[in-house]
Amino acid sequence: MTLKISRAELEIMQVLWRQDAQTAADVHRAVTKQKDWTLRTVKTLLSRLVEKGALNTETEGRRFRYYTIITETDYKTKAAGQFVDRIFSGRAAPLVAHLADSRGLSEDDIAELEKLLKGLKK
Amino acid sequence: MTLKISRAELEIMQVLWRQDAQTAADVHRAVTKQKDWTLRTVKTLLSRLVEKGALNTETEGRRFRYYTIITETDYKTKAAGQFVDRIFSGRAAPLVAHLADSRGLSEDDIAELEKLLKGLKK
DNA sequence: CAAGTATGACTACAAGTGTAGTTTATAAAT
DNA sequence: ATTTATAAACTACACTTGTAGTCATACTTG
Repeated sequence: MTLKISRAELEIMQVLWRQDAQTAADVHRAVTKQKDWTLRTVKTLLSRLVEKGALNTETEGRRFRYYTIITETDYKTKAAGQFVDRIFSGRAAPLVAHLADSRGLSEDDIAELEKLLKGLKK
Repeated sequence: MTLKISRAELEIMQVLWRQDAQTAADVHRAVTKQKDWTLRTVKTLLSRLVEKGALNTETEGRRFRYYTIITETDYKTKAAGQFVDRIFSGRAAPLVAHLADSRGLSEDDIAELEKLLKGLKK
């Protein structure tokens, strides 16, 4: 089941991962900080995500609250895997090397990566 | 200029990055190792890449040789940047962490990342 | 209660994508 | 020279995506 979430849809998911169980109007309010979408557009995206099985609805009066079905972690893990497979032959290091080269790594990133690597070497 | 290369098109680009200046038939031969596409499909993708400015043609008799315009490095750099921005708020470490968690990192990856980090800390 | 407003359902529509088929011109082969 | 194979050009077509609009209906407020 490779449920594909489009770029626009992902913006919506990110809002709901930050705070689950919002109404369409809530999501719209949150997302307009990033994207200049009408409520209509947001509703369309929400519906598509429900169709795709990424979201669930619960009726509250005559409106919906939207609940995430796929988790952020699951999504990110899958997306990261597919991306490195597609572009970097499944290798993490060249990906990081490109990032480091083109834009550098933050102090935080470096520290975090070091800790991570330390943890991996038994 | 954000020239978007689709998944299918990327397969074609990868063939030409490995070996530039091939004919449509060459590319088809190479790509069928991965994808079960007809020559027609490959030609369509090649034409679209030319339209998009990712490839150039040079006439050789009555056929074309295709040349890459955008380089593999440029493409990968941009793709990596966009991906981490879109999914990981621009941070490399969480991306690597997800990969490490879900599928582990190869010995090579670990070694390479360590070297890379060492190089980054002045 | 009538009028305005907010909601979900349904519809729209162009651009991009995956995956070819058809046509036309030409080179090769008999 | 006529047939045949091949290359590029043009056409096709359903599905996805971005970005809404319209409709029917129920809710709210004067």
